[in-house]
Amino acid sequence: MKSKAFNPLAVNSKEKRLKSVDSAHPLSASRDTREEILQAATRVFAKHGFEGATLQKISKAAKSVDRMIYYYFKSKEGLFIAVLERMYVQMNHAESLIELSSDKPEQALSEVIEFVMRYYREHPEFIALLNTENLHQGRHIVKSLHAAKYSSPAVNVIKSILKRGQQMGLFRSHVRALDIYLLIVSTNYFYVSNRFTLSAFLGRDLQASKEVSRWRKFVTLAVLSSVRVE
Amino acid sequence: MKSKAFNPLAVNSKEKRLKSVDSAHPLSASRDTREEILQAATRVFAKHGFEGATLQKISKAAKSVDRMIYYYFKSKEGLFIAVLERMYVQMNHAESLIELSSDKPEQALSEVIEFVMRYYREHPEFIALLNTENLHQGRHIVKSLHAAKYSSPAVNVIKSILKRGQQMGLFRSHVRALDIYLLIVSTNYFYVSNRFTLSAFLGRDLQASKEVSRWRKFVTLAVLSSVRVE
Amino acid sequence: MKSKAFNPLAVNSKEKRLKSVDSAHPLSASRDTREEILQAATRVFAKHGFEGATLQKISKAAKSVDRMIYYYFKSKEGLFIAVLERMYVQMNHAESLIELSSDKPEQALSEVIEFVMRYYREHPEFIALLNTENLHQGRHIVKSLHAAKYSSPAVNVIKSILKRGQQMGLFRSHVRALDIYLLIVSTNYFYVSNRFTLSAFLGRDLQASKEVSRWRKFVTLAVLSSVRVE
Amino acid sequence: MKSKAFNPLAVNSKEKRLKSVDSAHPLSASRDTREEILQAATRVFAKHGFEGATLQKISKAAKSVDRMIYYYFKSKEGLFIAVLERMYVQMNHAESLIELSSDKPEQALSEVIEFVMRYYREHPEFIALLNTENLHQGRHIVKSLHAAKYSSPAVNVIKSILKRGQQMGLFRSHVRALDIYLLIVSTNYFYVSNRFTLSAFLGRDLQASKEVSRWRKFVTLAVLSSVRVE
DNA sequence: TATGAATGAGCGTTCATTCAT
DNA sequence: CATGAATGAACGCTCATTCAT
Repeated sequence: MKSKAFNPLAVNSKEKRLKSVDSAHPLSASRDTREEILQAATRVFAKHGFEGATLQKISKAAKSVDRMIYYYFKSKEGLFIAVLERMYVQMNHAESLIELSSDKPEQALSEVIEFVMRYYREHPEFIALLNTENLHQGRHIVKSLHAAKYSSPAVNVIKSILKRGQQMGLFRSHVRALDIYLLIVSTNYFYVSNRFTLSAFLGRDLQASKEVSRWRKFVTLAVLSSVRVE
Repeated sequence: MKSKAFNPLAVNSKEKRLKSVDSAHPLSASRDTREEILQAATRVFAKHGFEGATLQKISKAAKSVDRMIYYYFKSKEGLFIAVLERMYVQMNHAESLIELSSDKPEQALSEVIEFVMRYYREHPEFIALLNTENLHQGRHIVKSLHAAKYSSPAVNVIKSILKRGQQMGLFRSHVRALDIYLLIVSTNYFYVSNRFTLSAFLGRDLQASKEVSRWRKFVTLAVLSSVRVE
Repeated sequence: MKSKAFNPLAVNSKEKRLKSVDSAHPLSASRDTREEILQAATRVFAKHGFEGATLQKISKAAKSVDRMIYYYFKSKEGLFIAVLERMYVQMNHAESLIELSSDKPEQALSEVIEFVMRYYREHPEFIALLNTENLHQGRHIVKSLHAAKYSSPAVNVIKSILKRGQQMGLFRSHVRALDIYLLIVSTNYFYVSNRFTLSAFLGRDLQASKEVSRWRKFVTLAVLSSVRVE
Repeated sequence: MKSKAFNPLAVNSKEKRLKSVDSAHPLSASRDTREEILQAATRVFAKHGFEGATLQKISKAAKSVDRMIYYYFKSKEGLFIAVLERMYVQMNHAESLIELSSDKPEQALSEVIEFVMRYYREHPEFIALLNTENLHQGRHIVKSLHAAKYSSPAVNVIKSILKRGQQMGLFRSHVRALDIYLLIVSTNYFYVSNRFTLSAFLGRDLQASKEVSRWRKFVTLAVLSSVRVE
């Protein structure tokens, strides 16, 4: 896996001045406003949920005004859908950049786990938005015309790792890539998503790097135990 | 493991017990009103989140009026905290009722897994409320005076299972009960919590009993693989 | 007909101070606010139509705030319906006070005509509100629970006049009271309702008392011609 | 009475005629756009009144965009004025086409009545627009540069009928054509304008052809009674 | 000529909350 | 103990209109 500093959300801060150069180009002014609203909305929806986020907070964070949101996104819901779409695109893009130690299946799985955990920890807004969408029973994403595109590349990555491991006699046959994917995702997602209530009840800070590292190792153990030949 | 005298609602103080005497009487509306508000609020907060839930919706669902919420719970936040407390009490109560095949550690673990999955599936509002609380960074539950009480009984259940398994030479030493607990919880929590988006992207209904059963078996495999001696 | 200074709308100006005496009585404070909103709404809806009237204009005119309208009337439409109902009640009340020269049918008809014209001229808001309601295809008044009560007393007044005139051999038989009522109403309603466009196109001020008097005489002629035996 | 060269749309200026040449050409969109906006606006203003009509509704109905309205009519008010002008032009044009049984004054009057009722019933938007304009106290039409042109041809038609009737000894002298015109117009206008509230309160459908026919006959009776020598 | 972008002001409505009795 | 009345602030959204090219 190559870290190659991919951070799909680290777009919003310093490039502003560069953008104003771009905005001499036709369409750029509008695109800038649109993109800035989208980024602000991502943050605000992630922080406050759909109903807790107000158009005022978003437009203020985007240094724009409420009405521009309607101009570009028709409604609050339209904006939220656009945010979700953008979020998936970025997630999939990130997944597509995973580079693996191709000849060592166990290490490759470990790298996938590390990628997932790192991505969730670096993009807690991804988690928050997904939770919000599930609170709403997934009713927004089904309105997206592009939902079909969002099938995770990671599942295929895992599938090929498993195949290689099986060829090498390391992994059991009859292990479904989807199960392994869900195992990796659920353990890491939950760890980030529920960090506040978990920390409160367990009385320890699960976000401390030591704890994170422990959890990653345990998840790696669990995953590898699940795939290894007995 | 068995139920001791348990009243999931006798949380707040001593006047409560007096009230519960009254509430046997058909005309004792006050206690009933409070409880009905609490139940309605659980449903509404779970369905709409904290900001999406309105006092109007809640009081209507409770067949009461907004003003009564203030009478019993001081504020919307006070009500939400009471809902959270009640939710934890009920969850812990349920965990305390787990009955295990005490002499077969592997089967016991499997029963814990089954209990957790069943509980989450039967109480999706538990999941929704926890997600809402995490969205708010756990800021409500820390205001609860009773949070300390909520350490999960299940961790101890698992601890004793592991100990027994180690004594029997079935399980590895150096396995932490908390890790196993989190593994069980995260896999099942995620499966229920993200059921809408998962179903949308995977293109299949993960709530179909066949799929649920598959996932339970896989989780059992993963858990047991993680604890077994190699 | 007795003029006896009946003016159902002349309620709002000077009695205010008297009301504040009444408002020591429970319910009065609320009733005052409600009534004042109703009066203000009558004026504003009449002046601007349904959509042209804004809740701000109304609440300001009532020296109250927008939200009180929702407290008492649920919605803008609810307020409009209440205004319509009040308007009909007042109209019917006024009609019920018509006193006629009972033994002179021709004069009685003439008095009805005079009453109608006077009422419309003194209550142009009656006309404006009816026009607004017809613009909306009568969709508000059908929501009124009291619509049935609003059958005009004037039709019965005319019916008895016609009967008397027929008994006296002055009027033709086979004249329907409803037709005469509509003849009287339409001629006077139109004259007031369309006063602005009529005056513009005819190039004369139809509201000048001389013109009004002319029209009343002509209408009287037309009505009497229509009922007299040939 | 017959149609002279008449172009109800050639109202504004001389460029128009040039345009109308263009508009024979299938690609000449501009003229068509203007006309389509005008027709859409007529419908929308008639249905919703001035404030209830929005530029959005109009431009959508005209399959154009808001901006085009400003291009052709400067403002919402400008558009409304244009609609009113067009409406009057069409009404006058229709009146100018009335053909009468010139030698039978009574029948001629009856034909005028029939024309008026038919026109109102076939053009309820004429009524709605006039009511809207009167709600606004005629303030738009006075801004029209062409208002002067709109004196109704029908008055003159009636004037000549009355003269003929008097010559024939059928009609009284001292009957003003304007009064008869207003009698005809008011009775029919009111009948259409207030059809919704009337039907609601009288509990019968005044637009049923039987009821319409009855009213036309009664109006005819009233008009003829008013002009006949005793 | 024609159009995408932008805008200030205001819309009807609802929010959680408190007053006053 | 309970409730009608009231409230300031904000909500998502739409209005007619203008800018800039």
